[in-house]
Amino acid sequence: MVYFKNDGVYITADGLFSLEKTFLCGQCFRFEKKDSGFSGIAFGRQLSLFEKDGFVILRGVGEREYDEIWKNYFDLERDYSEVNKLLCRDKVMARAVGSSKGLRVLRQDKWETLCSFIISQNNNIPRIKSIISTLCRNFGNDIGGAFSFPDVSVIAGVGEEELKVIRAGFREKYILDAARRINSGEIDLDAAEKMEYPEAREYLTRLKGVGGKVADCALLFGYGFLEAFPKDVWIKKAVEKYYGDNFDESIFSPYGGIAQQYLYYYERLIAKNGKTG
DNA sequence: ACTCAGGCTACGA
DNA sequence: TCGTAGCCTGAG
Repeated sequence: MVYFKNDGVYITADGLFSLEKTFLCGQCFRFEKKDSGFSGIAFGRQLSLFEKDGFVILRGVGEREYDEIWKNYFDLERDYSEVNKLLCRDKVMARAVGSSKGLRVLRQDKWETLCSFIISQNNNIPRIKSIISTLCRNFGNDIGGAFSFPDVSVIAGVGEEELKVIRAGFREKYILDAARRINSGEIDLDAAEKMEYPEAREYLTRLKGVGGKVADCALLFGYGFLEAFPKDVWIKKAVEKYYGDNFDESIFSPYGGIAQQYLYYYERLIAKNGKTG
């Protein structure tokens, strides 16, 4: 349930909305943990949120902003208890769900997601965050103490030398190529939304620096294609470990992408805590 | 100094 | 078509 109060939006979590799990599973790069919760920027807005008494509270957010942005961003109309029920039919996944329950796959801005995951290739999370932060500071709009993610049209107009300030190395030419071709209309990010998943994947990989993995991340975290199953090194190792060589993610259909996130979060947790699977 | 990090392109066989 | 070197950079 959702309640609109003077000081913000109150969402009943029911164990199916954890800020920690949602923001720290590698799907987004612009939210930071604060003393009381999390704070970050999406769709040109700053958001502070925290958990209290079984609610997730979006501080200072009104009904209109919730409906226009955050409801969709957190995919709050999706019933995760149904998703989890289906995924738990698989024994390995049942364990992963046990650790990852409350993680929600976000629906972020398409361009921001694509650009962020171009930056992510052969890179680690702290550095990805640092590059994106510099990108926003230099080319985004000042929205009152914070910076929005720069618009495609802005990046399309940036020169190669000028972009070096973000220190993304060989990825910079990919970013520029993508921005220019998207800005010109040659590649239409919104059009991909109406395609079937395999077609959309092929479409995005026409961009330089966008292979299957980056396309899957963009489609999962920016489009809501929940069948996209990005295979990074962690997932490859985990899949090998639990399922062996002949794994087919279609066993999780139509929620392969959510399963991927659960598995990823679960493996990282094990790595952090030094437990064995 | 050297490896590694949540891939991709370009090139060779 | 398949395999892999090289790529920018910064942290450990």
